[in-house]
Amino acid sequence: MYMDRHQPDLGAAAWTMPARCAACGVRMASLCGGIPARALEALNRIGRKRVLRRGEALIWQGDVAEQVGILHHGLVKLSAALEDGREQMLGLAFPADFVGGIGERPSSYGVTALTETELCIFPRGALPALIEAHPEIGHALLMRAYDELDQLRRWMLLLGRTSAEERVASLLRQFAARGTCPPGAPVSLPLTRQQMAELLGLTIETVSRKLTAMKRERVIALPDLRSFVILDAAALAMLAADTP
Amino acid sequence: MYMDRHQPDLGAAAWTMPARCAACGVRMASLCGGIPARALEALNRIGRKRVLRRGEALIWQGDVAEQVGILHHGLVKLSAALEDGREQMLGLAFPADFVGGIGERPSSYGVTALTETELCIFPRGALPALIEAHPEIGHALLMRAYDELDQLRRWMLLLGRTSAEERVASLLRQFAARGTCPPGAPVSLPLTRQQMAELLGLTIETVSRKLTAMKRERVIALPDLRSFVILDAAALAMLAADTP
DNA sequence: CGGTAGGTTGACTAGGATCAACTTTGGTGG
DNA sequence: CCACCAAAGTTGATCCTAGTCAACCTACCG
Repeated sequence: MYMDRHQPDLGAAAWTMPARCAACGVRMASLCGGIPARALEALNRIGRKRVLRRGEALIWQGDVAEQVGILHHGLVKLSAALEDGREQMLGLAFPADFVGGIGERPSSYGVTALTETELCIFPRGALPALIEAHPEIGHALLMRAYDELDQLRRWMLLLGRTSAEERVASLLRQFAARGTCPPGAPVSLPLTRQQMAELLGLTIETVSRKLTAMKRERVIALPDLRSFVILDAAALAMLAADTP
Repeated sequence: MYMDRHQPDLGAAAWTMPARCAACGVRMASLCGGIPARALEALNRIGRKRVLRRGEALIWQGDVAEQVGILHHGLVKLSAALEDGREQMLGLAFPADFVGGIGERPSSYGVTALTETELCIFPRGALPALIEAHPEIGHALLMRAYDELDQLRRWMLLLGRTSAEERVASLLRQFAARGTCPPGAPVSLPLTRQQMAELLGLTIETVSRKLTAMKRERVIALPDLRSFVILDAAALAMLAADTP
């Protein structure tokens, strides 16, 4: 998938894009897309590829993360748990997303692969110097951090003030909006019922019941466990109470 | 409170700290504390003081914010509402906190003063150039953004997975931790019951009932409506289920 | 004094959790 | 190919927490 990072750059000039970055499918959508070649090269120098198996963690809640990463393939969850085991998913990271923080504090959440996942990882400790040398990287991180704040705030409104039905409808709409698919086509649902429940602050039974109810009302169809079809987009939007 | 910004700087040398910044009570705790004098001066040049009356908004949900600010005195809330009026507070900003984003997107939340509030405001549009000229400002914003992400994630766990009692106990503990007060002393409670409910994703009645229950159990005392005393810190910690 | 905003308390309700049984799906090895 | 098994999902009955609705209290202000 990647070319060997030790392969000599064609031409070795200061501004040549690293070969594996040139081959990277998510480069333009990620952090790496908005930075000049110099900065990209610096990033490439300290980054390496890593594969996480399903269920494997990149960052543990309570530990000081030593790695940050940019997702290539797969899906990871950010989640926090209470000591008695109750767990709340805090968000998902999709390809091109950046995961991890900069500070030295123990992470208040864990990062775990939900599917086989491939990412570019970087040692967290190298970031401050990197940002100082290449302010564009800092700027790109800042923009992403504000985007993430925005998403989290929207999700808090959902968790604090909406009904189970609104939450489920809202989640389906978000998945539908993410994959740019023709209306009426099946949308892939990369989460199990349990994972949807964790994300929505509900139980698995409630998620299942609400999905069944929407199916019964002909708002959606459930061709199999890992996809759904929107039959009545207007009704779904109504159920979601305008939480996009 | 501030000196007139048009007053000539004593000496006008490039590195003199602006007079009103020297007099600023929250400078060291805020964004402005971690940046070199050059950057501080640049900030000072575009900033001005603003007072918000109780209930007055700095940023409206749905509008593109034209101002960002650093709090001096007072208390503001960040909150988002659904179209039917349900409202969820997303956080509070205390003196020294930075409010506002950088992007041009319409704000997904509003910023409103809960008390008479004084802040330094800056035109949002000036930030990108400012950050480019003074990367330290960008870095300081980045650190603050990650701190805020952390806070929000902790709050999401609260909203998604904890009981009303745990939420109320957790809030009281946070207020107690904020003001460095001797144990046993009354802690100021700057929110009305309604505002606590908005913040905790509960109703005013539930908040009132839980407070009364804790008072009945001699965990706290409620000398008046705007303060409380922790009588049994261990019991309160227990009730908060280790959500600090 | 009366009015109002904020707060408390009680009775009742409903939405979602819990507990339990059962079904479907998908993978593995004989 | 099928039998078997574990994991995931569904459905039903019941319970309980927090929401709703309503009455009432209290402090403060003109």
